[in-house]
Amino acid sequence: MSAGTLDLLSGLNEGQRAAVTAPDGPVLVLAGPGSGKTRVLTHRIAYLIRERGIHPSAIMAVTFTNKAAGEMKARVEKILDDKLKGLQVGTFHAICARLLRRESEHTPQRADFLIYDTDDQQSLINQALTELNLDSKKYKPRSLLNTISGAKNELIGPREFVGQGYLGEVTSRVYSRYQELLITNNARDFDDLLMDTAILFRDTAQVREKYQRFYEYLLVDEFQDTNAAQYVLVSLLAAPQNNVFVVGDEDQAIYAFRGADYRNVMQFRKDYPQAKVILLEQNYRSTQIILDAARGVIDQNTHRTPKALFTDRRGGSPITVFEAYSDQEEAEYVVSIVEQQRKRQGMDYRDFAIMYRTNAQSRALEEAFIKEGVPYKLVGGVGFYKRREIRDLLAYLRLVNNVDDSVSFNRIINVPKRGIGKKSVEDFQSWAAKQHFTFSQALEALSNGEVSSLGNSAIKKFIEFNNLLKAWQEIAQSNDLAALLDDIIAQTHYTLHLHETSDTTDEALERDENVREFRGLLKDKVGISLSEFLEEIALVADVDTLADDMNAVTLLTLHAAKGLEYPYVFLTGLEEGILPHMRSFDEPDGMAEERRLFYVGITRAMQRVYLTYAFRRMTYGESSPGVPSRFLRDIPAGLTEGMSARLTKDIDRRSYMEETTWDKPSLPIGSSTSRSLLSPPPTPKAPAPKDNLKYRTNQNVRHAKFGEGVVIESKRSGGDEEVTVSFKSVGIKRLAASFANLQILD
DNA sequence: GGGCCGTCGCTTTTT
DNA sequence: GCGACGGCCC
Repeated sequence: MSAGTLDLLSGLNEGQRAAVTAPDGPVLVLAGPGSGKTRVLTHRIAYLIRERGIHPSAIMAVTFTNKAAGEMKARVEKILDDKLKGLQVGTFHAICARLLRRESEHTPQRADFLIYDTDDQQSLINQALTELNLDSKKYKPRSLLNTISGAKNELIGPREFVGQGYLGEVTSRVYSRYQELLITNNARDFDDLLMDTAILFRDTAQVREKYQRFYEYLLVDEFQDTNAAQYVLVSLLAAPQNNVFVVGDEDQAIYAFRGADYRNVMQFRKDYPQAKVILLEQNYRSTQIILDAARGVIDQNTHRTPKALFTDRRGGSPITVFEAYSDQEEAEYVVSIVEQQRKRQGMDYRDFAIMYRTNAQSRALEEAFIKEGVPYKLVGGVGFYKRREIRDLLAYLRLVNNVDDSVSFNRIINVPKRGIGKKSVEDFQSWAAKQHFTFSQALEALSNGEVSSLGNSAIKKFIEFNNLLKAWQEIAQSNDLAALLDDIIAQTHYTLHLHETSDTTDEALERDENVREFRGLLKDKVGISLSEFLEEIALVADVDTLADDMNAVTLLTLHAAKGLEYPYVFLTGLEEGILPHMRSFDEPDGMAEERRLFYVGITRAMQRVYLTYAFRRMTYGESSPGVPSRFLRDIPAGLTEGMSARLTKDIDRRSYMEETTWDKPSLPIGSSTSRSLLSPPPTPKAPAPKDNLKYRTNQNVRHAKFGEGVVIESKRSGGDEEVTVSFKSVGIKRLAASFANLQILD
C-alpha cells in the first residue's frame, strides 16, 4: 500500500474505512448524524482517483445543495492537493439542467430554456385556468400545482395523468395546458428538470448509453430524500456496471412534501441484493446527553431500523427547556443566552444557530437581535430575489434572453407604464394565439406591418417595445450584463418608476439600493452569458447564500439546517401546531416526519441544546395561545433542566391550560427556569372581560364533525364569536360560533 | 387605461 | 397583518 493510501485512510474508523475502500458494485452506507458521512464521501472520491486510477471526469457525485457540492469538491481537491478537471459534483437539479441543455435536440424545449420558480409557476397556472374558463377560487392554484408536482415526481406526464372524479378531470386538463404553456414559453419548472431527464434516459437509448459510458462511478448523498424520479435517474445512469455508492439515514428524511420517499433506501437493498451495506454508528459531533435525548425522540417512530448511536464524549450539559410568555419573550431569551454564553464560555457568535419550523417565526427573533445589536445572518426567508424591483428587472433580463417567456412578458409589458393596458395585452395575446404565433413572432409580425386586430396606437407601442428588446439583445451579445441592466433602467426610466410607486422616500431609497446591489452582482459576472447567469440564480438554494466567513449567529429553518453543525443549537417554537405543524395532523406519516425534523434539529448540536416554547404567539397579526409540543415529553427525564413538571406528566391540553400560571394575574409568573432576560419579564395581561360570550376557556364541547374538544379561547370577532377549540381528533381549530353549533358538555 | 380601495385568504418545509 | 385581486370611478 502506498503512502497515499495511508493518508486517505488514517483517522477513519473501521466502518468508514470499509466504505471508502469498498470494491466496485453497489454500496449502501447507512450513516447516523455526525458519523462522518461527508468524510466518507470525499475520501471515497479521492480513493477512486488516486488508488483506482479513475479519471475525475468519470465520477459524478450528487449532493443536496450547491454549497455542499462546492465544499465536497474543495475537500477532495485538498486531500489530493490537485485541481480536479471534470469531476462532476452538483445537485440533481443543476446536473439535470445542464444535461437537458446539452441534449436539447432530443427534447421539446430549446437549449436556452428558462427555469421557473414557484411564483412563475403560479402565474402560469393562473394563465391556464383563465384560458380554460376555470375559477381560481374554486380550483386553488397552489393545490393544483401540488398535485402536478407530485405527478411529475412519480414520472407521470400530463398524458398519463388520471385524476379521480371531477376534480381529477379538471386537474388533468389544467396539467395538460400548464405543460403546453411551459413548452411554448421555452421554460421548465423544478420538477421538469428531474422528470424530463429521467424520461429522456428511459426512452432514448442513445442518450442513456452515452452517459452510462461517460460516468463510471456515481455517488449520492442524502439518499433518504430522493424521490421516484431521482431514484429512476440514479438506477438508469448507474447501469449496467452499477458502481453506485449511496449514503443516507432514514431517520433524517424530511422532504416527503416534495415527493421524497425514504423507503428508497430499502428499495435499493431490494434492487441491488448484492449491495455492500455499511452501518456508521459512531458519532463524532455531539455529547452523550444530546444523543440520548435525540434517541428518546426518534425511538417513538415505528417502522425504522433501530440504531445505536454512540460517542466517546461522555456526559455533557443538560438540555435546557424554557417556557416563555410570548414569542417576543422567547426571542429575548435566546439573545440573552447567546450573550451570556459568549461571555462566560468564550464562544463566538458563529457558534450559535437558532432553528424554527416556519420562516415566519424568524421575524420576532430578528427584531430581538436587532434591538440588542447582536449580529445575525438569516438563511432564506423573503429573499433578495423575491423583491418587486428585482423581479421586475429580472423579468426584463429573462425576456431579453427569451421573448416567448409569457410570465416575464406579462409582468413588465406595462411596468413602468408605457400605455399598454390590460385590454391591449389581451387583444395581442388572442391575436397571437389565433395566428399560431409565439410572442416573438407576433411582435415581429406587427413590426413588419402585418394586419392585426389591434388598434393603431397599441400597435405602435408594441413595435416600440419590440425595438427596445432587439436593442437589448444586441447588448446582451457582449456578455456585459451590467451594461445591459444600465440600459434597461435608463430606457424604461425605472428609477423614476420606483420613486413614483413607493409609499415613502425611505422605501424608494431602499429599493434603489437593492437595484444597485443587483447591478453589483451582475458586474462581478464577467464573461458569463445572460442565460448562464439566469440558470445560476434559478438553482441557488437558501443555504447556498450562507456566508461562512461572517461571525454572526445563524437563523434558519430546520429544513435548511440539514447537514450542518453548531456548538450551540436553539430549537424554538416547540408548540403543538408549529412543531409538529398543524398541517401534519391529517397527513399520513405526517407526525413521524415532524418528529424526524425535531431529531435533525437536536442532532445538529455539538455541545448544548436549548428547547423553547411560548405560551402566546402572534399569528396572522393576533396573539393566540399555544400548548407545548408533544415532542418535549419524548426526551427522557434526567437529561433536561427547566422542564416544567406539567410536561413530565402526560396531561392533555385542558389541564395544561388549567395548570399553567400564565394569564392568571393573581399568581406570580410561573417560569420554569431562572430568567436572564435582557428586559424585565412582561406583565401578563388579565383576560379581557368576556361579556356576552357563549363559550369559555376550558369548557368541554362537541362538534358534529370534529368530535369532542376543549375551548382554548373565545372572543368577539366582527359580529360573531370566534372560538378556538382543541379537538381530540383534529387538533386546534378556530371556528365561528354561529356556524359551528358547538354543544356544551359540562 | 389607470388608480384607488375594499375583501379575502392565508403560511409549512424547498430545488 | 399583509399581499393579491376585483370592482368601481375618473
